[in-house]
Amino acid sequence: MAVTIKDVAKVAKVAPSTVSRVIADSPRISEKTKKRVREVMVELGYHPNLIARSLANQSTQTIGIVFPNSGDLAFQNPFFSEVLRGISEELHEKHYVLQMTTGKTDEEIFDDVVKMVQGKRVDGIILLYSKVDDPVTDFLLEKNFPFVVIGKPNEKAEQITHVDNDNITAALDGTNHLLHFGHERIGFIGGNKNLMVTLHRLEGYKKALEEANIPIREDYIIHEEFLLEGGQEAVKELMTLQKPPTALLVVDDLMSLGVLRTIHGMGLEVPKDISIVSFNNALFAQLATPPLTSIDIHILDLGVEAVKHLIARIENPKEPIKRIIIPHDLLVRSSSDFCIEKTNH
Amino acid sequence: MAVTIKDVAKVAKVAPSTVSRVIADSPRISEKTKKRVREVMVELGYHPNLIARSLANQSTQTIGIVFPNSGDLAFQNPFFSEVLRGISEELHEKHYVLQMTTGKTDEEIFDDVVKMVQGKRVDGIILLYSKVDDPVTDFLLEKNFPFVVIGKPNEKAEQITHVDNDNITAALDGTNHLLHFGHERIGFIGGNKNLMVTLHRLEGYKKALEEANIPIREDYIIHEEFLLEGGQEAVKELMTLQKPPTALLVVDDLMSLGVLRTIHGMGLEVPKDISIVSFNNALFAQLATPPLTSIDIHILDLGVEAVKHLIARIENPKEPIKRIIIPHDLLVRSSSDFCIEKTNH
DNA sequence: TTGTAGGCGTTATCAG
DNA sequence: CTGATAACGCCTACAA
Repeated sequence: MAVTIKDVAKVAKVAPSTVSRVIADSPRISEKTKKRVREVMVELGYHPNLIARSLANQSTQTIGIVFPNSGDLAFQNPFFSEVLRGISEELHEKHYVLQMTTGKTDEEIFDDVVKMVQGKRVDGIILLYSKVDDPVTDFLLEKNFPFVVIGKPNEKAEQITHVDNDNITAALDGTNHLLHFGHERIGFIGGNKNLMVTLHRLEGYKKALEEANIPIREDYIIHEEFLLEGGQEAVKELMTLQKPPTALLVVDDLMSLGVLRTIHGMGLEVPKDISIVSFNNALFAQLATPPLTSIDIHILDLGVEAVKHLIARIENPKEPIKRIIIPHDLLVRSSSDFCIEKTNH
Repeated sequence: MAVTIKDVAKVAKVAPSTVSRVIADSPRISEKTKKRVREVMVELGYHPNLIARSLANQSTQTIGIVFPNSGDLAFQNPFFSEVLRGISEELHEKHYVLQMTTGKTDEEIFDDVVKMVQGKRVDGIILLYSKVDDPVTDFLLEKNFPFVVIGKPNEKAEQITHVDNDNITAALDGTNHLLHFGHERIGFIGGNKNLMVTLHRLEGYKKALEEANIPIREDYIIHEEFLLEGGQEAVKELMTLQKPPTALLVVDDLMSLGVLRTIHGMGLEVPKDISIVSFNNALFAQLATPPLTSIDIHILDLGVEAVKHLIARIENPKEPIKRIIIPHDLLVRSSSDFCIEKTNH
C-alpha cells in the first residue's frame, strides 16, 4: 500500500488534516510545521492520491474530448492531430488532464459521454464536431454540463459556447484570390454535405461568384468524402466537361492531394492548366507538388481557445455563452496562378 | 447532488450493499430484488460514481498514453493518429478508458507520468516512443508499474514488454525490391538518428546492399528530421553527385512527399528518373503524385497489440514479458519501377 | 495554529 | 439471500 497522508502525519507528529493543509499550502499553518511536514513527505516519498482527492473535492481536473463518429478515415485527417495538440498544450498550461472517448459508432460515443459525465470522471467536455440532431449535445445541454464545441452547432448555437472560423468569409477570400487571377470558371470540391464546414465554405464560394456576377454552375460543384477511388472519377468528369474549370476551390488539403494526383494523371499541370486553392494548411500542404496555396484556419488556436473558455466556464458557472471566431489567412504558394486563357487575350 | 447508491437503497427498501451487489450482478441476490432495485435505478436515474468506485477498488480502468517530446512537428506525423486509433479501438473493446500526457518537454512528460502513476489515475501505461536514457522507462521499471512500449526499448528490452516491427527486415525488403528492379545506386533518407526505427532501417538497407555485393556509399545516406527547408538542400546535393542514386529508400511517407517535391523541382521524374520506396503507408501515400510504393507496417495493429498485452499484464501481474513483432508488407505502387540505365543496356 | 470527526460514493468482509 | 460496518485517501467544518 502506498504512503498516505496518515503515514506522513504520524511521522511528522501532526494530524492528517495538518498535512492536508500543508499540501494546499494553507496560510493558517506555521512555516515551521510546513517545513517539517514537507521534509517528511519527501522522506517517505509521499504523493497525493488524486482519485481520493477528486472524490472529496467533487472535481477531477480532467476534461473529456469527444471525437466524431470517425468512419475510420476521417480520423486520419491531420485536423484532429492539430486541434488535439492545441487542446493538449492549453490543458497542460491550466493543469488539467485529458481523457478521450473511444467509441466508434454514434451510440458508443453517446455512451462514452454519459459515462464520463455521470461517472463524474470529467469536469467538462469538448466536442470536436457538430452535426444535426446530435443526442450528445442535447444531453449536455439538458444536464447543464460545461462543454464547448469546435465548429458551429447546427442548433441552439446561441446557447452553446463554440469556437469556429468564419468559413464563409474564408471561402470567399479563397475564391476571390482565384478571381483576381482572372479565373472565371471555378469549381468547388467539398466534403461531407452534413458537416457545417462544407456548407459554409460552399456558401462563401457562391457568394464570391455572385459578387463577381459570375453565374453558379451546379456541375462545377462536387461533394466527396475523400478522393480515393470514387472521388477521382468525379474530378475527371468535372475536368472533361465541355468548358472545364480553370481553377478549383478544394475544402481540405488531403482532398487536394487526391485532386492533384488525378489532374496529373490526366496529363494536366498545376497551376499552368488549373489552379488550386486548398484549406487547412496541413504540414503536407507545403510538401505537396506543387506546394499548395492553402487557407490556414489556425487549427491549433481552435483547440487552445476551446480549452480556455471551457475552463473559464468550469471555474465560473455563470460565465456567459460565447462565440469565438478564429481568424484565417490565405497562404499563397505555387498551386494558384494567373488564368492562362485570360492572359492570352 | 447526484443520486447515489444510498438513495436507491432507501427507495427500494434494501441496504446500500445490496444495491452494490445488484450493480455487480452478484449471483447471491434473488432475481426478484434485482429486478426491483434495477427498476428504482432507472426511476431515479442512477449512475455509479466511477471515481468513488476507483477509490474503493484501487483500479481506474484507465490507461495512460505517453507521447514523445514532440518537438511540435513530430506530432503531425500520421503515425500517431494511427497508433492512437488502434489503441483507442482496443481499449474500447476492453472497456478501458484513455488518458494522455500533455507535457511538451522531457521534464514535463516525466512529471505527467509520475502524477498519473503516483496519483493512481491509471492502471497502466503505453509509451509511444523509445529513446536512450529515458527516465520515464526507469521510473516505471523501478515502480514495477504495468507498461508496454511501442518500438524497441534501447535498454533492458528483455525486461519490457514491447510491440515493434522488424524494421531491419522491412528495410531489407524495400531495398531488395529496388535491387530487383535493377537499381544499384540506392540512396537512404532517414529521420532522427536517435530513434531506434531509423537505426534499424538503416541497418536493413545496408544488409541488403551487402548481400547484393554492392558497396555502401556514405554519401548516399542522409538524415533529416523533416523535409521542409533544410532537408531539400540535402536531397539536392544527393541528386547532383557525379553518380546520383537511381532509387531512394525513404523512411517516412511525410518525408517522401518532400522528396517528391524536391525531385520534381529539379526537373526529374518519379519513377522514370528515380524510384522511391517509402515507409508507413499513410493515407496520403496513395494520394501522392505518383502514388507511393510504401511499406505498410500496420501501425494500427501496433496500437491494438500494445493494449492487449498491457491489459493482460494489468489483470495478471505474473504475465511474462513479451516481445511482439507486427508483420509488414510492401505495397507496390507507382513510385518504383525498373532502373532505366539498366534496361538500356 | 492545530486536532477531531464526518463525509465524498463505493466495495468488501462479516454476520445473520 | 441480505444487512451492518469498515475501509479506500483526502478535505473541511467545527472545536480547542
